[in-house]
Formats: sequence, structure tokens, C-alpha cells
Amino acid sequence: MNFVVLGRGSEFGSRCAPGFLSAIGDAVQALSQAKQLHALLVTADLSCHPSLPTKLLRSYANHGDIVSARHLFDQIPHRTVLLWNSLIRAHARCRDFSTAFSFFNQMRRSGVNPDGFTLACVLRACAEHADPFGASMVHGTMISSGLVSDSIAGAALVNSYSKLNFVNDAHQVFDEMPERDLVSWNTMIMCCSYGGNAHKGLELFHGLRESGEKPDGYTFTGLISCLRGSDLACIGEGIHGLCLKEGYTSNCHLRCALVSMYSRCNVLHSASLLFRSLSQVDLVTWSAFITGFSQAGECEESICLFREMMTSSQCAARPDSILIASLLSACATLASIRPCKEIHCFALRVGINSSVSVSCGLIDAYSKCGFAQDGFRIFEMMPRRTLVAYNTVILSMGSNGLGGEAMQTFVAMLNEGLKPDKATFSALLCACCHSGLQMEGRKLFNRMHSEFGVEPEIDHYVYIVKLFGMVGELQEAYDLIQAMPVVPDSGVWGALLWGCSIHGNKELGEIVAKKLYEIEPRKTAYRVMLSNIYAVKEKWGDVKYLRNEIAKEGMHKIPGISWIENINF
DNA sequence: ATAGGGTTAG
Repeated sequence: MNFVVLGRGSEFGSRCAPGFLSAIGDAVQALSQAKQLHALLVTADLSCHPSLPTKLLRSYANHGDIVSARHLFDQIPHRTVLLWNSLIRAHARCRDFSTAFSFFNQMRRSGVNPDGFTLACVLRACAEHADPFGASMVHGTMISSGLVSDSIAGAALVNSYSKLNFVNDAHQVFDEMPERDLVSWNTMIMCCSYGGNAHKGLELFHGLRESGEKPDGYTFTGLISCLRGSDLACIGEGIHGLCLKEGYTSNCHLRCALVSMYSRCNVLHSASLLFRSLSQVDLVTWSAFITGFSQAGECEESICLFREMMTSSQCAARPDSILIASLLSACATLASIRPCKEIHCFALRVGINSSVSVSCGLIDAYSKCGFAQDGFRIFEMMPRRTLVAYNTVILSMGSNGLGGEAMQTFVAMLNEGLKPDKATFSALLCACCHSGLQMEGRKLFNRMHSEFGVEPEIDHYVYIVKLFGMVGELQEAYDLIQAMPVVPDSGVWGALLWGCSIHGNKELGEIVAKKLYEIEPRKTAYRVMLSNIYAVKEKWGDVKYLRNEIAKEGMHKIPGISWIENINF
């Protein structure tokens, strides 16, 4: 039945039966039809047709006409849950989550109780808005109103907590659910993929099958996204087989997840094989394929693939900021200015150069290619500077010897109200090392935990050991390493050996070198460093012994390589 | 109500 046929009935004016008008509401397809019906509704008695306003509002929302939706809402005195839901969903749909949330609060103040659909919609808004406080508030509402056992609101709560990285809360809600539907299981499996917890994901998959539910495309996509690293390649292949058997491989999301999984598991051959077998490839799948290569260290290949994508007729979609950011990271690894400029120009041409992630990628890539100043200009032009932007520019300043500027930028960042994270302190300590700001570095190392609550990790220790080593406080550095809450790796010991070598400390150097031989027996650089200490002390016998040992084991030091540019690329 | 690709971090 269509609106035109039904519409003839409206010639009878407001004498239409409520049920009849409601049927017209179902048939509304075009925006103009909705407006016609809206006019009719206003002249009639609104309270006669309780479900019609909701249908109309939904129709406006579906056409993206928020203004008319709000106008209609304002005209309706008796607002049901369904009407509120439609309005809240309308705003959530166009990603205006803060308005959606404020309508939720208005709804509660007006005394209308939310249902599962309302809460699901609001929870999504919290996740998208990075608002864990809002999510826990909704959680509280759910407990007090008994909606905590509602399957739709429950699944939405699990999803919201997991997107906000509140994994334990997500788990707890999931565990306490009286009955878990497929959506809840899928959501929980996807939650594992955000944290890369493959073991837990597989365990949940097992639990899902035990429960008698049949996994679907969402399940497999989530499960595949959990896998990372060579060790899991076999499991990935097994799950791929299962997908083939169940007939899910025509699903575009799932195929893309497979391409990405093979790259993450370092099976680029399988990623290529699968990718090349696809008859239709969309932007996201291209992006997964290209990024897979750059993350596996095949950066030149990833740039070549991008060029292939741009010239192939297969991909109708234009590259977006996500792909550009990923390519810029490949340029940074290559330290090659030509592709960097190529990608920058491309971003300018398609107008995504001012995207935050593209700007961050450009700052980093220009810095690593030796053109830090160009990166600083981009930073200055950014209308909105995020934590990542600050971290990137601080690192760029620090690694280009501008320690003082890096410290000033850190202060500016704090003044903007941004909270530093572990990458901020890595960048700052790196800056201190490069500029010899050893007192400043020590202060930062202490402040990071006491003032900002950031726990030092292994790379922070590498820097602080280097800073101690610079001024010859080798014993202090040694004591610090031994008191570390995490097991020191070759990076930390290597930093101390470097300190020993520049200060010619033979005794400590020998102790440290011994530890390094245990951790990395095949790496000759440590033996060379120790032999340099011997050489300074004119212990030629020891030098000869070490050099002989290197030769005897058939080992040789990998020479360092410096190059200006790979001209052919 | 759930899905695929991303930027900084010796």
C-alpha cells in the first residue's frame, strides 16, 4: 500500500479514524509526504493519534530533517517513551551526542521512564563521546529501574564499557547478565579485540558455542580481529576455514578483517593471496592491505600499493584521513621526503590535510625526514591540538635537538588542560637525552608518577639510565635498574653499558656486559663496546680476547648504515 | 543493541 493511494482518504479531512491516519504514517516514504501528514495532524486533534507523531518524527529523522523533527516534538504535549526515543535517536544518528544526552536528561526530569531502547541509544552516545561517567550513570539508572536484565540495554552497556576501555566493567556486566543473546556474546568478543586479548576471545567463542547459540558474521569478524602475531597465524587459518565452511566469506567486513589478520600475523603472502582473489575491493579493505604491509616493515611496498590503488579502476572511494595517516607513518619509517611530499600534496588536493590524524602524521613524517620546521608550521596551523599532536611535536623537537622548545611546549600543553600520558614522557625524556638536560630529565622522571600518575615503563628507564650515564652517575643508574618493578631488557642494560663506555668504567662495564651476553648472546655490539672500554684502558690483551671471541663464533658486527635518500624511490 | 582499516611511544 502506498501513501498516494491512502492519501486519497485524507480528502475526508479530520474525520479520518485514528487507525487510518496511523496506517498512513507507516506508508510515508518521502519527506514531502511527511510534511503533508504533519500539516494534517496539526489541524486534527493531536491526542487522538498517539502513535502517529512518533512515526512522523521517525520519518523526519530518517530523512535527516532534524529541524522538522524538533518542531513536531515541540507541538506535542503528551510525550511518550517512544516519542522521546525517536527524538534521542534522531540526534544520535547525526552524531550530535551531546544533544541526545541532554534530551535524555530532560526526559527523566519530565517524569517519563526510559526503556531499554532509550538506554541503548544513550549508552552509545556515551561511548562515542568518551564519557565513562555518563555510562556509569546510565548503569546506575539501569540497576535502580530493574533494566539491568534487559537484553538490549545490557548488550549496549557491555559495548559502551568495552569501547571506553573499561574491560573489567564490561566483563562484570556480561557475567551477571541473566541471559545472553548473540549480540551480547558478539559484543564481548569484540571487546577482546580492542585489547588484543586473543586468548579471552577464543574462550568466549567456545562459551558461545557451548551455550547453543550459532555464531554469525559479527562473531567471526570480532574473533578474527582478536588475533595478532605469528604465533596465532595457525589459529587464524583455522578460523578462516570455519568461515569458508559456514559460508561467511562473502561478507565484506569479515573479508577485510581476514586480510588485516593475515598481515598482523605476519603472513603477508596469505594476505596478498586473499586480497588479490577479491573481485570487489572497497576503501577499508585496501586500507587494511596497505597498512598491513607498512606495519610488517614493508613500507616501500605499502606506498607502491597506494599508487596502485589510485590508478586502479577497482576502487571508487577516495582515500580518507585514516589511510593517509597510515601512509605518512610509512613515510616516517622510510625517512624519505619524496613520498612524504607526495602524500601531503594528495591530502591537500582532496582537502583532508587539516584532519587531526593527518596533521599528526605530517608532523612526524616531516620530522623523521629531516624537515622538522615544516612539521612545526603544520602544528601551529592546527585549529584543535590533541594529546597526540602535542606528543608528536614534542618528540620532533626533542629528536631534533630542541630540548628547551620541547619543555616549553609541554608547559603549553598543560596550560591547555591536556593530561600527559606515557608517550608524552617518552618524548620529553628523549628530548632531555638529546639536549643534555639531565637535571630537567630527572625532575620529569619523578614528576611523571607523583604528579601525573603515569607509571614509568621500560623505555622511560632507558632514557633515565642514559641521563645518569651522561654525567657518570653509573652506580646510581645500576641501583635504579635493580630496583625496577619490571624486568630490565637489553635496551636498559645497553644504555648503562654506553654510560660505562663513555666514562671508561671497566668494572661495572664487565658486569653489565655479562648480563647483556645472557639476554642477547648473538649480538656483537656489546662485545665491541666492552672492547672499546678495554682499549681506552690500554688492556690490549682483553681487547684481543674479545675480538677473537667474536671471530671464533663466526659473528660479526652489523655495520651502521647512513644514507641521504633512496633516489629511485 | 553488536562488525572491517589509523596517527605519537630505544
